[in-house]
Amino acid sequence: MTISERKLQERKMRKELILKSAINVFKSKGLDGATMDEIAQNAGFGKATLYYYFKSKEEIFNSILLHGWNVIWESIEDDIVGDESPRRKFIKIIKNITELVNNDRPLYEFLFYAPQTLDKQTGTEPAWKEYQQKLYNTLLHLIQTGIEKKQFPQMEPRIVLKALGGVFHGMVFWGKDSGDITEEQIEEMLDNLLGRNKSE
Amino acid sequence: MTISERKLQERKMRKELILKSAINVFKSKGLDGATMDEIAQNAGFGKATLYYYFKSKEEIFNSILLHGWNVIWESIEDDIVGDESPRRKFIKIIKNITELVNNDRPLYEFLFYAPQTLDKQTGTEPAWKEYQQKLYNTLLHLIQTGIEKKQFPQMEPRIVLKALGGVFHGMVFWGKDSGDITEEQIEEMLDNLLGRNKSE
DNA sequence: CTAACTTTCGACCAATGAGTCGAATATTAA
DNA sequence: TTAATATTCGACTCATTGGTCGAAAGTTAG
Repeated sequence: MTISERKLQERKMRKELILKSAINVFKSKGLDGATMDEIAQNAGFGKATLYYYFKSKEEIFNSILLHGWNVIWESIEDDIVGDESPRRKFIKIIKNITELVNNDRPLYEFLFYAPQTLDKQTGTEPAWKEYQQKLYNTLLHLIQTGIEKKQFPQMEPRIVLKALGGVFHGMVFWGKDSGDITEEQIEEMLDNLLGRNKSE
Repeated sequence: MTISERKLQERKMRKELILKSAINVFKSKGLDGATMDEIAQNAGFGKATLYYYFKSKEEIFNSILLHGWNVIWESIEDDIVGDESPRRKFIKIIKNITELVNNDRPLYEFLFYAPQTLDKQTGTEPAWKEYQQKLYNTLLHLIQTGIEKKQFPQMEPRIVLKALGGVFHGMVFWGKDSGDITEEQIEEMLDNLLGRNKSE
């Protein structure tokens, strides 16, 4: 029993190794540009072995994104309930995501960068889009109510989100990788950008 | 003489037709995903004919980007001299670009979207990057001095630019395509987002 | 009308790369 | 030790696609 458990564990680790290698290759070459051979080599396997663990290149790709967005979503979920002000909730969410990102940069750099890269319609929408969309809608809604309460600039919510997205991206990925960003820093950043009409 | 001139004109038009078709295909499929056959078909030619007008797929791609960024750069150049305030200059630039975009949406949607899509290192940097970079640096510098004069939020210039880029993108491409945006609207938008510390 | 030139494209070539297969090699259980 | 099971991969197939070629069709000038 213990044996088969270790086996499972090892198998899982090998899958993760492949995924990790794939992220690197995808990041520099894109979905199309990446070759299974390269991913395999990167992971120290032969190409055929990848197909022992994954059904296709697309499955690898989708696994990565699904996992990433899913983790984010779950770390967020708790923040959106409760009766704090939208602005405060927003800050908590940013904080959470920042922590995640600092925990696995390659993954999230890829994650926040990849969506734009994609367009091929594979008929069925990949599962990860659902999470991505949920996150987007949540943030949008938060900002919307935040705007009503004058806690965000009086503009189209989508535009505010886009702007804040840009700020977030810059902060996290250009930050002096000195580790996590504190809530205070995020608060300060928002104050700077949005004016000092803090949480009510 | 007049004849050969018309010939030239026609040839030019055919090239532009191909370019236009290519934009559409590239936009939905990306550089890798797009096939020469599809571009050709889209333009009403056979694939081989494309090679009569262009040396390679990459040349088509680069032609598009070079032209786009170049046009933007030239429309901008005049705005950056003079002694107006950075904020005012910035507004004029945005205004100019907005007009261009409304004149040829497919091109600029592609243009503002494509850079992220690319990473293959083809050894030599494509010529269009120079213009893109020049534009970026110009805006960055503008914002930098604007920040010093307290006309922009007191943050990392790159981050401010990124945020404003997001706003711009949203405004232009989500705008109720009711045509051009006025300088007043841009001014108002900036006021909203940046606070009412207008041009000095 | 004809010779020169321009434009177009069907058919082809060669490279690439996703995905398969079966045989080999480990590993485990008994 | 051995039979079953899990893992790995070399060698292959096969479809796609960038790019080429040469022949045909269209144009133009004289």
